[in-house]
Amino acid sequence: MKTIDKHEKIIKAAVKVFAKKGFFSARISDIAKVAKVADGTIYLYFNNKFDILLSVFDIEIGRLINQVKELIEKETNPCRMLEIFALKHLSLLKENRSLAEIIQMELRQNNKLIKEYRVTKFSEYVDIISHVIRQGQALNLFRKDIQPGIAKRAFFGALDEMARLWILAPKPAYNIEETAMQISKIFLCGIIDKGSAQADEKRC
Amino acid sequence: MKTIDKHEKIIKAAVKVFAKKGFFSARISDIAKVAKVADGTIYLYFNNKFDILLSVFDIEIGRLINQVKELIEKETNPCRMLEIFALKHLSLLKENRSLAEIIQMELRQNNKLIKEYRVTKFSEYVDIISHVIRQGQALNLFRKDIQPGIAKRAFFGALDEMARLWILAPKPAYNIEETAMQISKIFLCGIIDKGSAQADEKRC
Amino acid sequence: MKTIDKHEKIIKAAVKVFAKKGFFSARISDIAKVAKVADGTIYLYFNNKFDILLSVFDIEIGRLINQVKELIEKETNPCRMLEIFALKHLSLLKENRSLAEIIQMELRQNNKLIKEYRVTKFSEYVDIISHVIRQGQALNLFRKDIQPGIAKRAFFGALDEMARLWILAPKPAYNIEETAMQISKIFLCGIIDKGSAQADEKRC
Amino acid sequence: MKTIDKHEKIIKAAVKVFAKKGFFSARISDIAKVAKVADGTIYLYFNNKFDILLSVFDIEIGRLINQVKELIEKETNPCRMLEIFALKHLSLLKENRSLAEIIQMELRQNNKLIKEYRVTKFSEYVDIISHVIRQGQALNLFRKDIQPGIAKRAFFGALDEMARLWILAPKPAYNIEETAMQISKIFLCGIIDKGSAQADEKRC
DNA sequence: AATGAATGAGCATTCATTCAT
DNA sequence: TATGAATGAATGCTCATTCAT
Repeated sequence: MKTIDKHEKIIKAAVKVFAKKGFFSARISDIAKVAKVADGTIYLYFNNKFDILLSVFDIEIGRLINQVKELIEKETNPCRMLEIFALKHLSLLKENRSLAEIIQMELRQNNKLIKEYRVTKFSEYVDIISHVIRQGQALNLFRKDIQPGIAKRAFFGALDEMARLWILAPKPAYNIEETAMQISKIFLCGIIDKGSAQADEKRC
Repeated sequence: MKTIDKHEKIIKAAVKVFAKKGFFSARISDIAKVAKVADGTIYLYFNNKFDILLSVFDIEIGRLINQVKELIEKETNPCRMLEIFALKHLSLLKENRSLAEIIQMELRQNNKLIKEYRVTKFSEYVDIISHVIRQGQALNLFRKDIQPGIAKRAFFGALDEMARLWILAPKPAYNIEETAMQISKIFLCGIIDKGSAQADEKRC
Repeated sequence: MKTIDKHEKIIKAAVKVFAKKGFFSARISDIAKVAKVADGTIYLYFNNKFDILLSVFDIEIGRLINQVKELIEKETNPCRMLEIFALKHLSLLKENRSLAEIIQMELRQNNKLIKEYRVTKFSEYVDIISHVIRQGQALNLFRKDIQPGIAKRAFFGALDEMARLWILAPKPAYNIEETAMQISKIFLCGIIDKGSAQADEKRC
Repeated sequence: MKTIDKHEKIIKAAVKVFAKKGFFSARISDIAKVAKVADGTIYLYFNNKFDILLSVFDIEIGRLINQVKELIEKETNPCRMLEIFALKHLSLLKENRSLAEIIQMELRQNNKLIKEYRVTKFSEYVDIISHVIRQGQALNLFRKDIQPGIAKRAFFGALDEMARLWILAPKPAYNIEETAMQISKIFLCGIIDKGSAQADEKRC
């Protein structure tokens, strides 16, 4: 119990501190202080500072993946699945602002390990989207000329950019449901007004 | 001339070094070496390390903004404008991989100054998109229920995520034109197959 | 019995670890691991790390002293006594390479306690030599102009330097008996060739 | 001039600090303080702490070697050469007590680099002795059954042990000239009283 | 303006020692 | 007695910044 306790406490503290200061500016003693643990204790559970960051991903992003996956698996309609992904991704990050900040910041560090790690672990999450898109195409719901590999990134990138906005501006101008719906709509239906004569005329 | 020369040389060197190592891991002496300048000389042109980073944005992103703006202003059709934005954004970052890496990495640093700066400077670039969207809506080309503030982020985020892919995987699976077109298409038309009976049936 | 057992086990382990890594580089946990004992247990038997080192000397060097003394006491001829000392010193250290390394390394630490300790304990061993020399002088076997205090150090130093050689070069170029005899001979007879006309001529 | 100055100052300071505290207990900041230099400055001249120690050997022992060699080369009689070696070795270490302490202490560290270094550099010094012995043997001055490799160690070890005594007991009981002569005599003539009937009788 | 040697604050990590169990 | 998790003081080294030249 104790071991799990300390490990967890340190992870939680690291999430907070990394979010607040960023990986490079965070000091081990900051994490230790927040975790109410001695500096040296951290090294009983982690090999080094970077190892803490990787563990944060393992644990916290793993948790994110599981929650989103679980919800999506209950659904059969690919359109709904994407809507749920958008809504859940945004709301979970909203609830866990620290994690959102870490994903924003640290996932982009130009670090070999992060790069490799990201390929391995984080892509599992984003690949949920491309699986859904392929299902939609198989059901003749989605256009076949859309490449799932590009579309998944477009969808995830759109959501990610919104998350970034929230980090920059703590008081969001848009609520989660609306944002998730707008992005899903843009993605699913596009922004062209098909009922409009002008659009047709201009061959948009 | 010489002063301008040095300032420019240092900026160029900083772009390379920041891109290769990231801001925190980059050393002033690295930049000085690449710029073929003494360490101390850098402090004749910049206040501190972070000031170099801000200047990189000022100069290099300013250049990016100008190039994209110029092309878009020649166009009147909002649909084409977005296509051009996508194509140009991706191809310019492709040509200037170092800048692309810096945007990816450093723009997400959880740093007060960067945050403030980003609001001020970088948003000017992204706002090109929302202006275009508003133009499209005014022309009855784009649906009025799309919020330009969300849509601009969705569009930029989609492009940005593709740029990120290229940084992580130097050998891209997708070419620029195709990627730009796919993203524009998704954004403009959505991914639902409107001609399909299934899509209609499932009220997707 | 058990307590003695543990104490002994720790000492034995410490000899190995100190020999392998040196006092400063040896970790308490290394010793604990080799002794198959918990780290904390060591502190039930020793006050601190340095105390272990002193105990190693007490026990292991004490053992060395006893063995050499015992053999020498059986002998009456001072010349033979020195030969035996040389042979036994070298062969015992050869058998116990770890102890040899510790004597080499740790006995020279510039540490007040070691210094004091050395005077107290180790000199008892070296004094065997001066006692023998005085016996030889009393029996008119050895020259009276030789100062026992210097001679004992010369003899011990010579042996010690050979031991050092073995530690540095695990595969010795010289065997023990030969080495012991050579050193005894040099010490007892010198290296000048008294039968040679040249030596006489040069008043060497 | 400045560079040489600082390098020299740091070496000198390191000799003092290493002598006083020993390598492991010496702190870089101690050396910096004694050298009247900032901590970081040390790293402009040395790669790391151990590199300082090696440099101390290079410079200071190199100096010792040169001085002893120079004197010996003026001499042709191998007996005198050994006497001079003994006298000079002891008196130079006497003058430079810090260096003497470092040789005593650090030369015996069980450290791979030191071991290798010692073979390379320090043996050059000790080999002076074996060269002299071979010369003596070639001139029929010294007995041919003495192995120079063992004899050199015996001679050096004897001197070294005396140096050690001085380090342990700052107030020496024996003066340098007397000590050097005694060791040379023991080495050259042995301690057996050849004029004595007893010695002959006991086949010593 | 330009240099680059010098500075010294700052921090990750180690490990002897303690103490609750 | 015995354990080993927890502690936290201690330190080698880095590197942004300064400043005498």
